[in-house]
Amino acid sequence: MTLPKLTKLELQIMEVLWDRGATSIREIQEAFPERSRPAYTTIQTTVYRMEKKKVVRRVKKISNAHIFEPVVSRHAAQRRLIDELLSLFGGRTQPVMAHLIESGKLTLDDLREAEKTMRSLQKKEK
Amino acid sequence: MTLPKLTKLELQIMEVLWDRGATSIREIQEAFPERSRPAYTTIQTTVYRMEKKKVVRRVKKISNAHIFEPVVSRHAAQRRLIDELLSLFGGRTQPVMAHLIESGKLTLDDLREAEKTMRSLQKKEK
DNA sequence: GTATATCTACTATGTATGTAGTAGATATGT
DNA sequence: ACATATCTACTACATACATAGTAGATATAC
Repeated sequence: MTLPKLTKLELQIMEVLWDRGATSIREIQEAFPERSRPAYTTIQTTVYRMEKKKVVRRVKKISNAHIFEPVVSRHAAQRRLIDELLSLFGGRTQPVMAHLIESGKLTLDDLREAEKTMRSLQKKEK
Repeated sequence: MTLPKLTKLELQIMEVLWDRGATSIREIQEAFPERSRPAYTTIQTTVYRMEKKKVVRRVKKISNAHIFEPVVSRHAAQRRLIDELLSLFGGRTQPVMAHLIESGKLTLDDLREAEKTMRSLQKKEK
């Protein structure tokens, strides 16, 4: 697989890595809100698994701690999420749009913005 | 939880139930494309688990076979998927839209349609 | 250089899921 | 009624994941 599936926790860890670049386990752990902060070794175990999946890698060592960085870009990972969702909807965007609207999160401005994006993209593709 | 999370296989089973209404295990199983059709007992086990989660229920018995029907609507389940996705994007629709466009699945017509839907919805909400 | 803190590497455990087999109950065909 | 087909209920097992503890290595403070 080009891009292995990422779980919720793995995505949260990736967010920290994407935001800060090369990071230690400790820093990742402390980036979690105190209320819902997993144990140090929980993060450690998960990062190790992500390493095996090749979505992160060790880049160096500072003192006795390994420093990790993302191998997969945020863009690629998000794209994967969207493709996953679309496949659940049979590849049809229409129902997705309908639900987005219904959720109240999608505004008219978002639509205008989307239209603009689409037009500029179409030009490039010519 | 109001609506438990549904896995890929569970969603595929729900699709059959949503399309056909009350259905037997056998019928669900045979609705899967031959190429990727799980064993009868695989479907059975999964439906039993869905029963425990209360997303399906037994409605009657035909001959010696139980007949199941969905408890959760397609609409509610799809809405759940969207909410789940949005939460992964921090509730922001903009990046979702960007990826939809990039995927090439979202057309200008979809956007126009979305706009229309949104307008009629806004009127109703007044 | 010894105590203390931190980190790594490994192990363990519980739950969810996909997978499917088996024994016994139930129906059907003739 | 008897053979055959089908279904149920139960059991089993591997994998993935979230969770975290422990022993021993490595650094830091003084």
